[in-house]
Amino acid sequence: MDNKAKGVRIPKQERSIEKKNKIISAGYELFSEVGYYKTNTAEIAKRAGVSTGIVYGYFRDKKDILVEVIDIYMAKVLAPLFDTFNELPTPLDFHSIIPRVIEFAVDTHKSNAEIHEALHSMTSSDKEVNEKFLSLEDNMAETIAKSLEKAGYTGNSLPEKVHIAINLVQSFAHEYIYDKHPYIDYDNMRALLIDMLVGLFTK
Amino acid sequence: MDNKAKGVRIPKQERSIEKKNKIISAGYELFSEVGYYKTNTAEIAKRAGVSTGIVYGYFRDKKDILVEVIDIYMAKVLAPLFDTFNELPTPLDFHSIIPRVIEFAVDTHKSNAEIHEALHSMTSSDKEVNEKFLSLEDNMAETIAKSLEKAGYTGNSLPEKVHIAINLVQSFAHEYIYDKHPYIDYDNMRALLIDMLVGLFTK
Amino acid sequence: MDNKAKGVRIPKQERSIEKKNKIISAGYELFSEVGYYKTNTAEIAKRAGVSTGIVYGYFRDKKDILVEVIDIYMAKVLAPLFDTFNELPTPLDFHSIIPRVIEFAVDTHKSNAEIHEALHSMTSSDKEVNEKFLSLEDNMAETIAKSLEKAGYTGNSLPEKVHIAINLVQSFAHEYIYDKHPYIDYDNMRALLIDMLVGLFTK
Amino acid sequence: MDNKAKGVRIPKQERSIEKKNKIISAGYELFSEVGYYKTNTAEIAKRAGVSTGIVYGYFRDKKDILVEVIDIYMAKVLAPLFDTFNELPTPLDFHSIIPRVIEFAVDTHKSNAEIHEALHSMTSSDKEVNEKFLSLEDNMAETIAKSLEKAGYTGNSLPEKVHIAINLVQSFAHEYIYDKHPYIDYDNMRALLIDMLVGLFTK
DNA sequence: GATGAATGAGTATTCATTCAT
DNA sequence: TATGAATGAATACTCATTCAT
Repeated sequence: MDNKAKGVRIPKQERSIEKKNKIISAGYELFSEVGYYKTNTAEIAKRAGVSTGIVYGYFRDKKDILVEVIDIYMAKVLAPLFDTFNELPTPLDFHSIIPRVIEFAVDTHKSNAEIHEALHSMTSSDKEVNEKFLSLEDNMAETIAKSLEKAGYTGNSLPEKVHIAINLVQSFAHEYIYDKHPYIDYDNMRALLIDMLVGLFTK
Repeated sequence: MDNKAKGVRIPKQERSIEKKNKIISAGYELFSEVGYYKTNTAEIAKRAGVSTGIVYGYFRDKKDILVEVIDIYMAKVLAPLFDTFNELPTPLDFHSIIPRVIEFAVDTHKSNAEIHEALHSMTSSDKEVNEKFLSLEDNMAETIAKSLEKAGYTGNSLPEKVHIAINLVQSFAHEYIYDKHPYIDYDNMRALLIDMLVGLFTK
Repeated sequence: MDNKAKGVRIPKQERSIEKKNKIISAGYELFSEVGYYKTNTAEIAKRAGVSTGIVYGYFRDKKDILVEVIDIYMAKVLAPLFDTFNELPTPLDFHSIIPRVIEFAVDTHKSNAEIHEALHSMTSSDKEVNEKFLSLEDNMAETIAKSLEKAGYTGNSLPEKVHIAINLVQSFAHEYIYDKHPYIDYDNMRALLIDMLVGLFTK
Repeated sequence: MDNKAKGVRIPKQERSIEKKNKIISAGYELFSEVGYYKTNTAEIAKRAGVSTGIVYGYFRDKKDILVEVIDIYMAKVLAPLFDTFNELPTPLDFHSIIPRVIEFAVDTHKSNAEIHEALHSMTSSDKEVNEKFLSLEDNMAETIAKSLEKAGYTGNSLPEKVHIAINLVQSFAHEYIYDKHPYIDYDNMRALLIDMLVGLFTK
């Protein structure tokens, strides 16, 4: 956190923290709704109910708001993931775990789809954003791998398997939420998915 | 093609078509390199070797260039896909098909990663772009499904399987190309992937 | 002239040159009237009768306008100086030359006092401006020294004498124009000045 | 002192006076270093070790700080001048006085060049500053003239001579300090200057 | 068709000044 | 008195789009 070095106010009092959070929320909403480039700082300030000037009291620049929005997003995604994987029942029963995880992924995706898309789209044009997303992936993968091990998983190639699983589940959640392919039977697809994942981890 | 209705010239003469293509190419390059929002039309014109004004002779607006760039991109991706799946050897041998397809996907991704990212990132903020990408997916899925059927595939849930397969292969290609997770052994991952896909289609 | 390198339009056509000159004139006037910092680019554009955008077609930034205004100013000051010193009558008669030069300096100062002050005031905060002013001084001193030598002046310490003379004459012109010290008899002051300068060059 | 009328506190207590002086000092330093326009009030407050708000407890506005900085500057310049001219030895010996005065002027300039430039540059854009500078000149001229008279100087045109002398000496000090003209021999220049001034006052 | 000069609305950011505490 | 968070008008600069030639 090198904001200090760049003269950005670090709010100590509650009032200030509240205000900073309002700005982040406003950014969160607007980036979700119309994207980063189509959101302007005046709009953020207005929706946050603050003046344009004070935005620069809390953030170095517009991108700095984005970065903090991503942090919030990451926390929102990771927290329930930690919860879900915190205490896996032993012995590991993938037949019961995997459907639950898929359900969880769909829920998470449902409530974060817009901001996810908006933020993820910055990945290609901004290094810092890209790195944050990478670390999110790493974080998720590591969390999952560790809890599986803790719960007694002994198979090999765990990191690779976890990555594949994450990709599969996320792709499914995405397709499921948007439901854009009328010829797809998503229940059927979910069943196939479960089979594959169970196979991946138990074979 | 509703360009006509909106007063955009439809170039008939070769010289004109050439010029239009130059603009699309310039857009293609620049969108790949720095993204849509950071590319300005003057730059596109300059790189295309035309005047800024004439750009609006061929395109309704900046986004219209993007749309045509996507068309080119889609053609570039679909053409080799058609080739690959055109004449599958019968009887179907997924053990030989799948590795080839993965190789093909990685190659395609390698040469199109940048533009893919740039274009895909527009998906969240633009309806038209989003639809194009959806139709690309549909197109790919349909092509693959049809050739499998033509080659005698009789399993059920084909559309779902194909979608899952596409997602998996693309995710792999993406991770493989960018190689951002040092703890991943990609050869290992590919082996797992092949197993899963073979299982998916033969089980 | 590295404008080219930085993408600033170099107007070739008369219409364009005219427009560029209008912008410079507007800058000249406004800088004279209210100073550089209190002049904004929109005002310059408005007074020049052009759009704000096109200003940046001809100038890299606001300071670039200032630089070109200084060039104009320098030309305005130097041209009549060259005329005055071009063909000094021989033998040198400082008794006739010096009063003429003082008269000339007062006239020049009269028509350029405002812009001179405005530009000179930038000297302390901007390196480029400072250098331009230095080169103006050098240019004036050299011009005068050379014409004196050409006209047969043989005294020593010519550069030093010329510098002293320039300072004295400019100080006088400045005080004379502004006439801020009521207890000063400027005619008397001029007479003293002439004596000193004649003494300086003939003693 | 019309500050009272405009609601600016007149600090009575020592603590307050100290604080006000700190602000002036900070302004002095910053105006010297980067100029008036490039200094912002937050910076002044920070360097003075006070809050931004209290600055407006002691000063009407930013310009008011400038005005008080000028007062300090004037005092700094005038005090040693008074000392120097306070008790001129009689009979007046310009051959000894003038070199001393030049030395004094150079020293003064050396330690005040930056702030002098910064403040003087405001002269053209601000009436109040301009008047302060004028009164400084008047004050200097009057001080010098009076002490010369007190020391028995009986020549005529004293105000004019003093003004010319001040201009000459200041111009020299300035050129000497900045040493920007490589072709100038400043010792030589000083010798010429001394001759001129001795001539001016003794002829 | 083609040029590139011109437009002007739009944007991020700064900063003198105010005000609640 | 004092704080420093808050204000919001002001400003330099950009860029998609238009238009005279």
